[in-house]
Amino acid sequence: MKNYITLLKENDLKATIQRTSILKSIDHAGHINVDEIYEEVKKQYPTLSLATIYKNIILMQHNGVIIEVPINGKKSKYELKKDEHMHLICQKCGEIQDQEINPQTKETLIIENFQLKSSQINLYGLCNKCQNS
Amino acid sequence: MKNYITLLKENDLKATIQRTSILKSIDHAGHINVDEIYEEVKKQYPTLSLATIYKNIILMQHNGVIIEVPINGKKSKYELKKDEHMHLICQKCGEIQDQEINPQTKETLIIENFQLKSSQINLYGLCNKCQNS
DNA sequence: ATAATTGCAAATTTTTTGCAGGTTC
DNA sequence: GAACCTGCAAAAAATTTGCAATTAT
Repeated sequence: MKNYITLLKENDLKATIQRTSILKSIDHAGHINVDEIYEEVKKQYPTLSLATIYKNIILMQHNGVIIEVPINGKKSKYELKKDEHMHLICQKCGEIQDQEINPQTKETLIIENFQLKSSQINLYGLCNKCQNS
Repeated sequence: MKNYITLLKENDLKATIQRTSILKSIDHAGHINVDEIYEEVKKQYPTLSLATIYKNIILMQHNGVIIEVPINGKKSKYELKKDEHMHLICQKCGEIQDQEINPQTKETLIIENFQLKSSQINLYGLCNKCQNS
């Protein structure tokens, strides 16, 4: 639990129990949307309100603690901020895997006349399991 | 206008005036969200309803006529389906540019144990104009 | 002629807001 | 103790639904 407190403080946010719980559920799930966070966190803190989640999702995104992962046709999911990576999204089971971005790939994404700040790469397809079933 | 009718029929959709108008506004804007489509199309067909746009956005996506472009922190935009490409999204002015995906980039995105169906690459940063102002 | 589509109004779902009371540093 | 957070309830925004009338093929 110490890590979440530190993480929040490092990013200029007060460490409330609600925030650490939200981070814990995001960390645990890997990628999770607002409703799912609500369901998770309510188990331990039944008084937590959805409004608090919305407010904090926005704040924590703003302060660089978490990152939005938009999913085609569904609600965005959120993940803890970590080293740059891309997502393999299974169109059958919905699983999202993190995958390192090849250094070669990065090089090829350098474009003239565009000052790149961050990249968002989602690959849609079939995960290993779903290919064989 | 002929093109939109053909485009719809080729994809097993009846060519209604509402649909061709929606496609026209998407085509004209390049990338546009639901509200913006509504504002645009209403100028010519004031009786068009938002519900019709929602219904058709889903259908046309499903039938491969248009594609969703999720934008961090904003409502998704839509574009006509065209050759695979990526998006350069300006964090200052909001402009979205299409950009060809380097063949090299594509190669580097081939991952073991994942059957790739489609890729979604968004690069966030500053466009040429906004760098110099 | 048939099946599909539209527009409306209402329902539902999702997200935001204001504020009194409570908490963190 | 000052500034910030939370939960609630209510408001606002976004999306979906059912159905009678209309339209495309």
